Amino acid sequence: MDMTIPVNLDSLLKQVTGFDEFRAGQEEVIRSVIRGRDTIAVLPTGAGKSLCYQLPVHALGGTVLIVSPLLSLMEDQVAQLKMQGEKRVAALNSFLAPKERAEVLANLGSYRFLFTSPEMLVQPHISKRIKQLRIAYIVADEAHCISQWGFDFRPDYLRMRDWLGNMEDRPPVLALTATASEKAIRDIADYLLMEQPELFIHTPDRPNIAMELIRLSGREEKTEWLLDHLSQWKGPGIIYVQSRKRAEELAGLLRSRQIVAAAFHAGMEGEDRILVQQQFLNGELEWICATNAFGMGINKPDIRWIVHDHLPSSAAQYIQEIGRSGRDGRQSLATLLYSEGDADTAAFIATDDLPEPETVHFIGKCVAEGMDIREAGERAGLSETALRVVSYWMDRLGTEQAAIQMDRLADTKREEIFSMVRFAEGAGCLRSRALGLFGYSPTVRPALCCSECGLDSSRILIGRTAARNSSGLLGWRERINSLFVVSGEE
DNA sequence: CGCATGATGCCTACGCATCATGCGGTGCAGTAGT
Repeated sequence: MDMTIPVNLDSLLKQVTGFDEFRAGQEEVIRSVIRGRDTIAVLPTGAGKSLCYQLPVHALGGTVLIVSPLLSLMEDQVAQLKMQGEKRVAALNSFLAPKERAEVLANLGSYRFLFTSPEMLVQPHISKRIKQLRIAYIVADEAHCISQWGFDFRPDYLRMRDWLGNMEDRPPVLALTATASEKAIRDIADYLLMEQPELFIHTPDRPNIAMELIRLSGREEKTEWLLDHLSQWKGPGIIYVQSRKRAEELAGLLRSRQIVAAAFHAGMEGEDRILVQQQFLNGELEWICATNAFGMGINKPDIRWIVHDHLPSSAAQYIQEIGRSGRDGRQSLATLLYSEGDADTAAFIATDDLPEPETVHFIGKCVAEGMDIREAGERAGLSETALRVVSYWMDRLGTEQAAIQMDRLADTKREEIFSMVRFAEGAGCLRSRALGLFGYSPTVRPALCCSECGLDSSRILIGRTAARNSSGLLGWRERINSLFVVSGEE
């Protein structure tokens, strides 16, 4: 296509996808990318984010490099593109057998879409090969991961900054996410080395999600509340919990009440995770009891209810999780079960794996004496993750500053949790205060707003009795499903 | 840190109090060993 002629996006859209019209928010993002601008697009999941990175390359030529946080997400997107008839697509990651990987590397230049992880990307031998490509633009998919994971969990997200900085002719970068917190936007622009990015940010307000805060005394009362309310009212929904064990416990209790539920957490086998996710998407599973491992890339339009059994570790996390309900625009509910002391557990888990400043000094000393950093990390009793994080900050800032940085990161985490405590313990409209944590205000005041505004959630929820037959028992289909879910086999 | 669970002490049977121990999220990559 001749680049001097303004691109006719409508005909391009028709030609590539067969669609006649863009969905709201897509076209402006696509135009910005084609103009060569660094672009940050905050669009709700389900708004068609993938088209935003898929279309411009057809006008520009070359390869799109898509950096994605999860292997499962890459696989999904590769499959989706292939289904659309795109042959020039590949994912470069550890999921590949050595043979397949060699093949992808040998044919790098032939792909129109190349997916990879930040960890793979920054490896020198891979990086060298990728930088030889004619890259039309780089996409950071689920870009809030930079902010959410980069600092203390997956530092290779932050290494992308230097990776981009070392490029001779850096292509434009497109960041896609559904999280609009100021910190996330700032981190994205900073670590993706963006120059005066075009921002397309949609409000995180979701008027069709009513909000509810229930104050309870502790774990036991929460369990009672859940069993009581979930036997009365229907999902489908997600219960977010603090630990893997709690996820299993609640799923078991619900199943014992003939409610079709399953756990989901990172301790499960990959196959089981896929099965549970698939059953939930297919409507064969009413409740998922999950740690924060569940959600990214899940696009189920009819999730009606999100319950938090624990205190989310940040406002961004909370908004993201409740935002998974009601994508179809229909009335949904988000319930936060809060008890005093939740914050202590949350703070412990969030900061537990971060090394103490003294540990950083110890490692610095060992390394200065010629010890291998892995050995030093082991002696200090650090987890692999913690060592990776420390080593990133030591490389970047030196031992002294890295030690200070550990304290700073822990403080940031505690502050984020404390903002959630203020949210849970404060008074006044929940919607206004939740959005306020992001610097937004409600767009409208919905009739069914929140428990502080007099919400009666029984006006939203659908009674379970409707799903029962005349004898008051569950239908045969639900009973059979509940048996299969327990065994986890198909 | 805070909670749940298990072990111990009591003193001779039972159940309660006290103490000790364990446990607690998110994923990539690459390697070892089945």
